[in-house]
Formats: sequence, C-alpha cells, structure tokens
Amino acid sequence: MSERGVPAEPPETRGPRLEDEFGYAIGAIFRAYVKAVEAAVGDVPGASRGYLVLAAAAEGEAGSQRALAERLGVDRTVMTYLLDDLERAGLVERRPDPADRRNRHIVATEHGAKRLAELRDRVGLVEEHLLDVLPEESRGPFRTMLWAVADHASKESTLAEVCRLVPGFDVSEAPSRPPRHG
Amino acid sequence: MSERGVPAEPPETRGPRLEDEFGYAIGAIFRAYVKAVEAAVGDVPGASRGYLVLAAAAEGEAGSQRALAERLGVDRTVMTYLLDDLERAGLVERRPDPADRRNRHIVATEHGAKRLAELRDRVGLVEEHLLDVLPEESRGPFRTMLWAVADHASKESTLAEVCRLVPGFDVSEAPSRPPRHG
DNA sequence: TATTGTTATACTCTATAACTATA
DNA sequence: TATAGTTATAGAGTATAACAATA
Repeated sequence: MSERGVPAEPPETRGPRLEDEFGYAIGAIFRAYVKAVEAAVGDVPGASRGYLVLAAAAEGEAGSQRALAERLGVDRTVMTYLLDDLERAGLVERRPDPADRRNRHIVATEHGAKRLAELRDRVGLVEEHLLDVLPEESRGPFRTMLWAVADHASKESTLAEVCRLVPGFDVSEAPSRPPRHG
Repeated sequence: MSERGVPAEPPETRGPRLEDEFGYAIGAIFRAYVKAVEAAVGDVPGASRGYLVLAAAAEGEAGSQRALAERLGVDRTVMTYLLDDLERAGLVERRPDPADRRNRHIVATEHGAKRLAELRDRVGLVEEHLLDVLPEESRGPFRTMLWAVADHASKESTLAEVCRLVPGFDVSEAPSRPPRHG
C-alpha cells in the first residue's frame, strides 16, 4: 500500500532515549514546577504566573504592565486579565505613572506583601524538593548555571543568533503551522 | 476607600528580583527552547512536541500512545490528534500490538527516521546555543544535573512528597481555580 | 503618529465524556 | 468490569483587532 518502508527498529541502541533529550528534561521540570506551585499557592489568581507577578510587584520592580508581560513572556492582554484578578483579590494595585500617565505601575498591597511572605516559604519548599536529588554542594553551582542560561535565553539576540547558525532557519518566519484540529 | 494599605516600596532591596526566581528561570528557558525548536523543525506537526514523539518513535521506545502521552505530560486525547498529524505527514506509524490488540505501538517510518536525522542536527544547534553561555567545561556537569532534576521531577512520588512537606498542601486537591475570564 | 492599556472577539489548545474494541 | 484509543463537544487559554487615553 505504502511506499514508505518499515520503521527502523533499533538493533541495539542507535540514539538517545526520549529522556535524554534536552527538551524532555526542561519540559518535565517546568511541568512539575508549575503543577506543584499551582497547589502551593492555593487560590492566588494565575497560580505560578500570579505568584511571579506578585513577587515582582512586592519588590517594586514590576514596572509597567507591558514591561512585566514581556519579562514573563505573555501577551499584554493576558497581563490585563491576570492583573484584574490579582487586583480583585486585593494583592496588587495599579498606580498611574505621573511621569507618563499611559503607564500603570504595578505594586503589591500590604495584604499582597504579607501573602507573598507565606507563598515564598511554600514555593521555596517546592524548589528545594525539586533540587534535593542533587548533592548539597552542587545546588548552588546548578542554580548559578541555570540562571545564566535563563538570562542568556531571555535575550532577543540569542534567538536571532540561532537563526544565523542553522541554515534555512528563521524564527520570524512562522512556518504557518496549521491548527491541530478544527 | 480601601482598607488595604499602601504597597511596600523597597527601601533598599528586600528580596530577590523576578529574575532570581526559579520559576522565572525555568520558564524563560522553556519558552526559548520551544520557540527556537518550533522554527527549527519547520513544518513537523506538533513542533517541539512532535519532535520528541518522533525521536521516541525512531528509537523504538515510544511504546503505547498512553505511555508516551504520560511521559510527555499530555492528555491521551491530545496524543491521538498529534499522532494523526504525524502519521498524515508520513513520519510515524501506528502498529497494533499483537500481544494486546488494544495498544498501538508508535514507530517511525523510514522517511520519519531520515527526517529526524536532520532535525536532530538543527535542534542540537539550538541546544548548544542555549548553553553556550556556560564555560565549556561546565556544560557536561550542567546537563548531568539538569537530567537528574528532570528525572526526579518526573516521579509521581516527588509531587506527593512535596505535599507532606508543605503544611496544608495537597496537589490532588485542585483549589477549584476559577477561569480567568468568561 | 506612536504607545499603553482595555475590551470584544475569534482562535487554538486542552480536557471531559461518551463510544468502540479489546481484555 | 477495566483499559487503549477515538471522537464529539465543551471549556480554558491565547492572540488579534479595534478602541480610548496619553504622549
């Protein structure tokens, strides 16, 4: 029927297992973190994402909605909805920026700051538990390296450079991927 | 108007920045990986997820659809749609398992295996570029540690243990989170 | 005119439930 | 009865586009 041949059954072991793929590893950690934090933060709107927004707001470094949305890799409209919920829960406030009244400064309320203190403890336990497979003396170095990679990955230039490295590769050219079903 | 007080502006620096949060770091890396691989694999259905499925299929270790779905953290119905697309693209095949005819064994076609070889190169470049901020001698140890954490995070028992550590914390009890807007 | 934020809407992805077939 | 896979459908998340306010 089909001219495409039979699958290549591995005679022994030809390549890496699924679990050896970088994408598998990073995805597994990300999913576990999100799921655990989701439960740890209870009814905080936006779950792990809401926690990060609250953390930034409490440090007074959240900046404008747009800036915050970009840092978290979400659309600015999504940030609007998320902040609606966090504000309704009394955790954060939108402050008009006197310097540029188009901007809204995102800050934590007193209640938000207090709530965050508890959340930090709980989320901290989640993190600790995720990393407790590593020998204690490795955790510091691991975090340092993870942070360095994250910082690198966040840069616009990084994705752009990948495009130059891979022939016929262009991030901006979305290959007009069809929807999965519909 | 409101009895909730003013936000706590940081007098100096009270806590970690957003970028210091584990959740920020892991999310940033995950997003960058997904985005870059999405472009790198071109028209492969399912993008980074499709790549992982194809990789598992080509090694003959994908097993049943359900097993594969669980390893990738997706619903079994989602796996059905994803495999529909990959099969339509001629990259994988569903083989009925003679031992238990309810199961479908997922295997790569010859075309799929050939395509995967190219994809591995391209995805490999993406990975290399993400990690090239680390000094060369650190990349191996970093991967080893990342894999260990991923393996640990994938275990059912890990999430369960987190529940015992955090007081009043239960993953299975989804706190009936309301939809974000609707 | 360009930008921030909002709103309405459409779209995409995911999950739920019902069904078939195997066991 | 229980499980793997499929299908239909509803639901949740996201993005697009049009708008108001400000620069």
